[in-house]
Amino acid sequence: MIGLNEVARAAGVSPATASRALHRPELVALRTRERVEQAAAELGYRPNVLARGLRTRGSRTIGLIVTDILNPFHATIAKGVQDTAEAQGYTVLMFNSDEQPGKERRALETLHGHLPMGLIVVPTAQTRENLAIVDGLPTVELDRASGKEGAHTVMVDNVAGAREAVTHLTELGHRRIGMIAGQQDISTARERLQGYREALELAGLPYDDHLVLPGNHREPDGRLAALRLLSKRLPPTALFVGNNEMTVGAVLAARELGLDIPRELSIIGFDDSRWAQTMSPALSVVSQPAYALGQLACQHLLSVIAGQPMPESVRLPTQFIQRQSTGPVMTVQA
Amino acid sequence: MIGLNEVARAAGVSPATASRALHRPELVALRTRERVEQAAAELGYRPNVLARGLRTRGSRTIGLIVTDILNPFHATIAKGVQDTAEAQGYTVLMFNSDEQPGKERRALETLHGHLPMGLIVVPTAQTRENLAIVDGLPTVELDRASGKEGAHTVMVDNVAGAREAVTHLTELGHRRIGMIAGQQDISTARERLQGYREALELAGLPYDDHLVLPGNHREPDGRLAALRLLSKRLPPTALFVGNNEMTVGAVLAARELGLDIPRELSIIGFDDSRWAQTMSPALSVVSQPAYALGQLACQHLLSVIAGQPMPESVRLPTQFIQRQSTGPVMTVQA
DNA sequence: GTGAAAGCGCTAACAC
DNA sequence: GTGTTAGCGCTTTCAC
Repeated sequence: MIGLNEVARAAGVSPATASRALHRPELVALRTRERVEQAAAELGYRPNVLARGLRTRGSRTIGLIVTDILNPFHATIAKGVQDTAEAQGYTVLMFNSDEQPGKERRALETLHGHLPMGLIVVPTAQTRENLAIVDGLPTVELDRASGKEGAHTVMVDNVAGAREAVTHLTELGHRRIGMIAGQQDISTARERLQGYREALELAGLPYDDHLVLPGNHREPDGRLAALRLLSKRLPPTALFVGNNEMTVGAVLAARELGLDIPRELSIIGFDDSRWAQTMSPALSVVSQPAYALGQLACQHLLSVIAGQPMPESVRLPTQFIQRQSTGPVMTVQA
Repeated sequence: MIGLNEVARAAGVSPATASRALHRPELVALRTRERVEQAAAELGYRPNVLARGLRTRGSRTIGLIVTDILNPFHATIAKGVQDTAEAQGYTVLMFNSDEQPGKERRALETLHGHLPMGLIVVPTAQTRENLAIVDGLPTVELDRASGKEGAHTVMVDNVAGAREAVTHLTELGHRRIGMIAGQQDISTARERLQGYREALELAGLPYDDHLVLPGNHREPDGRLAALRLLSKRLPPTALFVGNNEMTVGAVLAARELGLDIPRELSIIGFDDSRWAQTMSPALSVVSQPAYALGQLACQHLLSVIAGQPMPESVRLPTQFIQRQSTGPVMTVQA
C-alpha cells in the first residue's frame, strides 16, 4: 500500500506537511501543495482510513440500519442515504435488523467498533434501549420514532396521510372501512391508525374495533388479516392497509375470495411502488417520498455531526394518489 | 470508549494478555482467560476494529458493489451476502455502481482505503480495468463475468435458462420470437442471447437480426424496445426479455398497444419477482436463485480469503416457471 | 503463560 | 509554512 510517507518522500516534504497539503490545503504554501498533490496522484495514493480514523477518533463513516432491505421502500431510503453520504465523502455501513431487536443490537455493537461519526436508524420496538450501545453518537431516526428523549427524527406526516386516504373512502360513501394496522409498538403504525380514526370522526362514523386488525408489516400477515376481515358476516366495503407489504397480501386475499376491486371492495395502501402502479386495477395509495426521506435524514445527520443546531423533528408530507382500486360503495345488497 | 487497557487493568493482567485471552484463548491460562472475559463483559468492551485493522493490515470487512440496489434481484443478492458475512463475523461495505464504471471506480477507491479482506462485485462494462485499484484483493464476480483472467465468478447458467424459455415458446408454435437483450458488453446479456439463438436453432428456426433489440437493463429501455418490435408490420408473436426491469417495460408497452397477453402476445421475463407473480396475467419467467447466489458468492470469497483452493467458476441452475403470460400462437391472421 | 516494547499510517501539538 | 514528536488502540515479536 502506498502510504503518506512515500508521497512525502517523493514530494520532498515531511509526512506532516503532506498530510496538511491533502487535508488542510490552506495551511500550506501553494507550491508545496502542488508538489504533494502531484506525487499523490502519480503514486495512486489512497489514504488509509483506518489509520486516520484511529488517530482522529472517528472515520468518515456513518451507520445505517434499516428493518428490511428487500422492501423497496427501505431500499429506496437506503439509496437516498447512500447517495447523499457519498457526495459528502462519507462511507455508509449498512445493516439489516429484519425488525428483530436482537439483530439491531448486534448491528449496533459491530458499528460501534467502527467508530462511526453518526447513525441513521429505522427503529425497531427496542431501539430506545439498544441505542445505549452507541451512547452519545449523533443519531437520526428515520420513518419511525423510537420514543427516545430528544432524538432527532425524520418522518412523514402519517396522521394526515392516513386521514386523507380514509376521508377519500368516506366521501365515496363507504361506511364500513376496515384497517390493517401495523404493530402498535411502532410509532408509524400508531399514527396511521390515528389518522384513520380522525377520518372516521370527521365523517361522523363510529370507530369499530372489530374492523381493525394488527399485522407485523409483512405480506403474509396482510393476507391473513384481510381474509379475516373480509370473511365477516358484514365485511367492510373498503380496506385501508398500513404499509406496502401488507397491501400485497390484502390484494391477494381479495383475489382469493373472488372479490372485484373496486366494485366489491375498495383498497388503499400506504406507500407507493411499481407494483402498486402496474397491478390491475392500479392501486390508490398514500405515497411517501422515500428517496427524499433518505436524503434528508442524511443531510440532517451530517448537520448534527457538524454541530449545527437542528430541529428535533422533521416531517415530510405524503401525497394521496387516486388510481383504480377505489370506487363508490355498492348499493347495499338485500 | 472502553479499550483493551481498561479491560486488562480490571482483570489485573497486561494488555497483551488481555488481547490473547480474547483472540487466541489457547495461549492463555484458563483462569486468566475467564477473568479477562468477565472484565470485558462487565465493562461492555467492544474491540476497536480500526486499531485492529491498522495493526493486522486488514479489518474483518468485505466490500460489495452491486449495480442497482433498487432492483429486487440485487437487493436479494445483497441480503444473501450480508447474512452470510455477518454470520462469519464479517462486516460488509456496500456500494452502488448504478452501472456506471466511474461510480464503480470511486467505490473501489473508497473501499481500498478501508483495507477490506475481499470483494464481491457485480461487474460493469469496465470492471476489468477498475479492479486494478484493488490489485491482489481476493475477489468474486457475481452474476456476470468481467472477463478478467483467472477471476472467480459465481453465476447462473444463463445459456441454458434462456434456451429453455425460448424452447417453451417454439414448442407452443411461435415462429417469430423477439428478444430484448441487454447490453452486449455484459456477459450475462451475451449468454442469454446465445441461449435464445440455440433454442431457435434447435427448433429449426432462422435467426433474424431484426427481432433482437438491445436495452440498457432498465425499464424505459424495455418499453421502447418492445414498442419498436411490436410496431413492425410483421410483429413477433412472443417476446423473451433479458432482465426483470426491462420486462416491466415490455409489459407496459404491450398494454399501451392494447395487446392481450397471452392471446396476442406471449412474454417471458428473466428473473422472477413478486411483481411477476402477482401481475395479471402472472408472468412466466426464468427464475434465478438470487439469495443463494449472494450466499454462495460470500462463502466462496471467505474460502478464498482463507486460502482454500477454490474452483474458478461456479454456475447455479435457473428454473423455468410457466405461468399465464405464455400461450399457443394465434392462428395466423390473413 | 505472561509482560514489555515496538509499530501499523496517520494527524495534532508544538517548536522553529 | 514546515518539520519533529508523540500517540490513537491494538497485536505481535521477543524476552523471561
